Amino acid sequence: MRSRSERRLQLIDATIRCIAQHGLSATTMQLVTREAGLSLGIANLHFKSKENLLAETLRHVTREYNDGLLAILTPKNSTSDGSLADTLERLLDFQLSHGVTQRQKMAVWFAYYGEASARPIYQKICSSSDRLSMQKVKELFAAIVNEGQYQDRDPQQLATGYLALIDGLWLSLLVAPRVLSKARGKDVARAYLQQAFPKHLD
Amino acid sequence: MRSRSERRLQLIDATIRCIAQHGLSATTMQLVTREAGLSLGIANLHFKSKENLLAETLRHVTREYNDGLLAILTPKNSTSDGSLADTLERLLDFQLSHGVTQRQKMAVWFAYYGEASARPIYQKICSSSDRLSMQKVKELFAAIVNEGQYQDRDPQQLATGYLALIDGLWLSLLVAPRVLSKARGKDVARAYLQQAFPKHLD
DNA sequence: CCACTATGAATGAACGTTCATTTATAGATT
DNA sequence: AATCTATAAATGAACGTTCATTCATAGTGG
Repeated sequence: MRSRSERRLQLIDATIRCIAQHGLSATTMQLVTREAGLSLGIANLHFKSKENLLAETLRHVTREYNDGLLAILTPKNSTSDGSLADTLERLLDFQLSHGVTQRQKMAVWFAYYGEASARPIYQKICSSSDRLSMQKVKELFAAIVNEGQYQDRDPQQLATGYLALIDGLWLSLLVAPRVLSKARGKDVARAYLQQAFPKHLD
Repeated sequence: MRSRSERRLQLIDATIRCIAQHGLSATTMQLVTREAGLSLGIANLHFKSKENLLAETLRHVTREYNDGLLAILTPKNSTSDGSLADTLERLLDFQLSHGVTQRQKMAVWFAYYGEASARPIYQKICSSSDRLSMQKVKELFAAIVNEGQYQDRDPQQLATGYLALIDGLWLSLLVAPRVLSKARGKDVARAYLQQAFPKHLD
């Protein structure tokens, strides 16, 4: 017997693996609980319904990503030397890191995005996460534009483009990993940032 | 009584509307056939199974997009003045046109992408379509790089970035249309192309 | 009259959910 | 320490529902 939070995490992890392997529409309670090595009824004990388990799984993945992003983009972080150029480099590294771009996570992410337009709860979680990324990246870009005295650059537009580029690269990595490697994906994103902020990226 | 091809198209259109409205996982044969104004058994007559109907629907949407793309990117097209700058402009217009960016189409597109990693048939159709876009856009970019004598520009990398950017913009338009309008999305894509090929875009 | 198209009730498999029952843990009592 | 009691965790068979698919029947065009 384990604590409530342990079991919840165990079930969420199993859900992630099931979605990545079988897809969202083929993910059943039986698959999830078997994958977790538990009995069928346990999921409804800890989460009240399948719908709730799926929503919590999306929240978990989203929170994990947002936490990583905030650790980099929150000004008072102490792991970097604090320069904007360094923060930019770390942002790029993070978004194309092994942890973020592993198949399991990306498969889950896009499975929910695919259903988001029909399910308000997914839409809310996804768009709320997007808004946070947008806000934080825009702030970073604005600071960089200011520091570098770059002319004719709109931080909001650059952030929109950068985040869309990252999303698109993730999609390519997921659907056609043989066509686009993670390393080349990173090169592409880096090229975008270099064009935008040449003084801040070597 | 209608011909086979008419009924097939009628059912595919209904499937598209159902996926856009209810999501892929909540799209049932009953919903589709009712949406088409037909009886339940009819779909299994014209398509042999639900799985097949869904695959054909994806093929339909994909073919429609590819045809539009090829009409622009096949050299011998007669509707443009034939200049590379004009072709580039038309490509941008097409990819962010009303027809391509309508909610229904994008919702369908990403619904299948979300399941693609778990369903080989979807993966095959999606990645095959992506490969075509990549090939054609790369050829165009290579010609532009050559014509403009641009230095230090890799057509493949630029095409990868551009197509990823478009994908990401579509995703934003789908999930958060209030945050990103079509017009602003187009501005972002245009800015990318202007940075890459300043001589070919005003 | 034959082949094709269309219908929708019927079928059985699969699903989420429930709940009576069992098992494990912690605190209280002797 | 040993035993008892209370509480929560965990199980999985059973239930009702929903779904894709089938098929007997009816309609239609050549």
